[in-house]
Amino acid sequence: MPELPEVEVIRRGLAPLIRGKEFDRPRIYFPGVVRHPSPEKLCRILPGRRVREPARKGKYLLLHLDRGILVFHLRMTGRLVYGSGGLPAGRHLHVELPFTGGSALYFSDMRKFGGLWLLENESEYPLAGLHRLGLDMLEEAGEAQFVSLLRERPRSRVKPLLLDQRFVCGLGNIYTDESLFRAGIHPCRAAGSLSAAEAGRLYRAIRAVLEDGIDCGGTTSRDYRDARGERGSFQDRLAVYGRAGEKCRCGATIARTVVAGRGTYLCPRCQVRGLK
DNA sequence: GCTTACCTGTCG
DNA sequence: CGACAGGTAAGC
Repeated sequence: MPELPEVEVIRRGLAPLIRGKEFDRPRIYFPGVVRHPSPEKLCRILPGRRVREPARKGKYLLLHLDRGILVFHLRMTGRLVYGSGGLPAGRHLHVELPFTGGSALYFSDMRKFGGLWLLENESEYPLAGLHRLGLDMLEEAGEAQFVSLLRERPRSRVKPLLLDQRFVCGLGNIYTDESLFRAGIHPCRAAGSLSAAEAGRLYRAIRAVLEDGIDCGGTTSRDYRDARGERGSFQDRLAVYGRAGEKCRCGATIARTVVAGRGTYLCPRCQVRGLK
């Protein structure tokens, strides 16, 4: 999906477009993506509520309303696009959330993995799985905190750990591989085997990669679009992800393996597997 | 840990 | 046709 940078770009793009706007009655074309409350109840209780401010935690987008929180998760192929000139063409439009005045938010998702929730307050976070999230890698996790979290999971391999949203949140497959490459760390290293210097380097690499991703408007490998339907450009800056067979800067050939059940790209020379 | 499942599409 | 795709939950 959209990982942290893509969701953040959507959040930033959406904020000036929808702040203060009042929802009208939703139109639901595929009820399965409305996770809570029931689609019927959502249609009944959303109208009249106003957007206060869009926020983000990990890969979740949270629209804080004057009453309640409208939460989105885009998973792999979800899109959340704002439109004011009628319906943007697309075969996989599942929910249309009109504002009074004619503009609307359009939620579409080819693979139907994504979803949305209307929560009345933070006590309902568990309904959306929001209670399980670890510290957000951009907003919450500091370097010392991150390093000490790694120390609590010495036996875990570092890539699966970074992908675990309960450990820290926001990283997905692309930005994890890019971060590990920048830090020069093999994805299968045990967290406990990282030196203090390596752990600090990893933290700073993650932050830098996420910020670069945001600055580029996110990564559009295929489906991702921002709040206005535009593509990102970080795909042009990826050092290893999706580049198996190409040359690394060091001259070695970028490899693809499988770690944690995910396609994993790395430079076998820059990212040496640690002993043990 | 791993595999499978969810769903639709693209690529070789 | 099979392999794979930005994510995650569930079941060994």
